[in-house]
Amino acid sequence: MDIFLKSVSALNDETRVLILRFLDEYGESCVCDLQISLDMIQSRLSRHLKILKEAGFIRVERKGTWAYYSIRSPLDKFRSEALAEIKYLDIELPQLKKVSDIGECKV
Amino acid sequence: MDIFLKSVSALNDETRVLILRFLDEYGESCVCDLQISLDMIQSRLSRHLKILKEAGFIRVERKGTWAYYSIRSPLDKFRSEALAEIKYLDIELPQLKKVSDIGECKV
DNA sequence: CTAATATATCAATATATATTGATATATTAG
DNA sequence: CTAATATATCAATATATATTGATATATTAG
Repeated sequence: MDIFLKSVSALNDETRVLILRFLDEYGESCVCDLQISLDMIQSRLSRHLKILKEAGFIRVERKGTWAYYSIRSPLDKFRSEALAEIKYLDIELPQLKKVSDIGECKV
Repeated sequence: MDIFLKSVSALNDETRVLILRFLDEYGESCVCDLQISLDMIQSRLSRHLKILKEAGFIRVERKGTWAYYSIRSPLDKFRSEALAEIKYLDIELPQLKKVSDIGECKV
């Protein structure tokens, strides 16, 4: 599959759109914070993060046990336009809950 | 479904990407020409055209029995960026075959 | 009006994708 | 090293979408 169709198919899911919006709003987040904030079970979240990463929307940086995801920068025109569209959407954006702050996750 | 997800899901199909590329390259075309040129059975083509229309990518103008489809203009930034990406794709674009010219179709 | 042609829609089926729960892997603390 | 935690992957199943062939609708020619 070419990268364009890969990007499009990555965008074609409400869950992934929500993840992008969340990362765009709150910036770099570790998986366990995303899990809590977005109320997703770990395997589901992990799968969507992988799809978004492979489509070039996000990047991951490992710090010890934790994986921190964030919007890749810079984005090409198509992807940044997509992100701009997502900002306009009337999405119910959950609050950021930081369990990583207190140094534990236990999910 | 909101219009953004609708646009994205419309783009998320190789057949529809091909149709967009074709219309972008050759301009307004009637359904029977698309059928011949793209080698698609009528119901399949019709369904994809409808999806692209409802997603805001193309418009249709009826002239007698025939329906002429073309890229909608102007397109917003996201859609025109998508179209630009599609131009870069290494798609095998079929030749334009005009059966409508000789005033018949018989498909 | 009827016949012919162009296009749209429907219903059944095939195919692709998402979700879940279970398991595997990686890192850190001790 | 082992135990605990974080994250990734797998396999089964559920859900969404695409394709096909059949049928419905619309327009034109006569």
